[in-house]
Amino acid sequence: MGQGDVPDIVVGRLPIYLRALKRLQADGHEITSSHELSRRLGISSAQIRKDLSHFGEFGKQGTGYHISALSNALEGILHVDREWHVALVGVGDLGRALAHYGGFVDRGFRISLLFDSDPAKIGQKIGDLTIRSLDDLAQSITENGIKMAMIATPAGAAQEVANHLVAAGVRSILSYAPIVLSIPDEVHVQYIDPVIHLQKMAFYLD
Amino acid sequence: MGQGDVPDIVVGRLPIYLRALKRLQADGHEITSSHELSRRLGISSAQIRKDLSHFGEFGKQGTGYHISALSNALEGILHVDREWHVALVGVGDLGRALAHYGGFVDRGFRISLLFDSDPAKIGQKIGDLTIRSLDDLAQSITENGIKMAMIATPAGAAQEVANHLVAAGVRSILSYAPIVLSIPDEVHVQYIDPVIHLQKMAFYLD
DNA sequence: TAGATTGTTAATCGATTAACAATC
DNA sequence: TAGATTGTTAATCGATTAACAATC
Repeated sequence: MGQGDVPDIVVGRLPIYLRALKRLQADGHEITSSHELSRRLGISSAQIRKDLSHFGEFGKQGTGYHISALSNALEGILHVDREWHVALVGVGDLGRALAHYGGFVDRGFRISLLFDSDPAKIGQKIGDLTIRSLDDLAQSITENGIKMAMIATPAGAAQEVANHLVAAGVRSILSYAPIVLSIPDEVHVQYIDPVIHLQKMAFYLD
Repeated sequence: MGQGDVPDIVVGRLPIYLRALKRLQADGHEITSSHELSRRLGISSAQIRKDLSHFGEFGKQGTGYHISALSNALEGILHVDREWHVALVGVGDLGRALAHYGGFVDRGFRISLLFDSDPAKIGQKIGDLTIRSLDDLAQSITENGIKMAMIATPAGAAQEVANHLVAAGVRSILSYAPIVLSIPDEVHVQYIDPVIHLQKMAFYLD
């Protein structure tokens, strides 16, 4: 039930389960089963049950799972039953798209700080938020107690930005820069690079 | 050396190796080793050697790997020693960012068709490309022999778009919509949903 | 030669699946 | 009750790692 004994790969599937449950709920379902989830997600029902069993017993024999109860439980386990404030560094095309994206808030996250190195952008507003200088990064992040950040800078700037983020107390980084970052072990990093996905699929083509 | 006998998880690491090699090359290196790659990528040297051994022998005992030779070999294995034309469906903020992104071309991909359902957008240009109606999707994709597509539509439209893409002959889809798509087994799908990554990392926070 | 590193084998480790008693 | 589905165990499957002979 703790964190240390749950395999990372299991943790990685929990958000997938949560997303599916939210969707079922939005579609008006109240009850589901490991078999129904299996069909929808392409993950075996045994695996779904085993994954959940790391955290407790959420179902009822013969019936399945009450969607809202399981959904709430997963939100608690994932710590997304609150709102995490997230800093976004790099307000180019991608950063702008992320800043405008409406899909963060109802899933536990809110972008609340924007940074860019371009003097022409500093001071500009996107929605409620003003783009700040990288010089203010450490102070703003510390003051706001921010623990999560997204990097949407060019690859060449990403490592230095990551260093500053970590120094300022950020403990989780989602990076869109196509490089592997050097980061202390206790800081979590995840990467999004669409080309990696395209190249993987190209292997199977032709 | 074929495709059927190589584990999917191994294929998934090849683009990571390729990206690291390109970077080493850009930094002026000519030779590397499984140990150096291991240090940079956080993947064990034994695993790197084992992964590569599925496809041939690329190194030299005592020396390591000639970067450009291994890089070329991986490009061939991944089929990115050519340019894949990719269709992009959904030209909102994210689609626009993808259309402007310069990082596709030198890694084997070119967005060459844009589609959107919004009549106000149809006919607009982004760079060289004109945004087309979804009504033209089947014909354009078939005519251009396009095999890969990216979906950057709202979640509600993604499944129907995917159906049309598959019907038109697309065999690999990279979807940014936060839903699992129902797709025939022979079509490859990959997903990018930043919230999934953030939620996974939130588990370890607090 | 001495040192380094590969490719590969065998051992270990961990994840997935099948099966089923419990029970709603 | 009969049917369905859970949670869990044990078996299977697959991936990672350690170790080393080969050799540059």
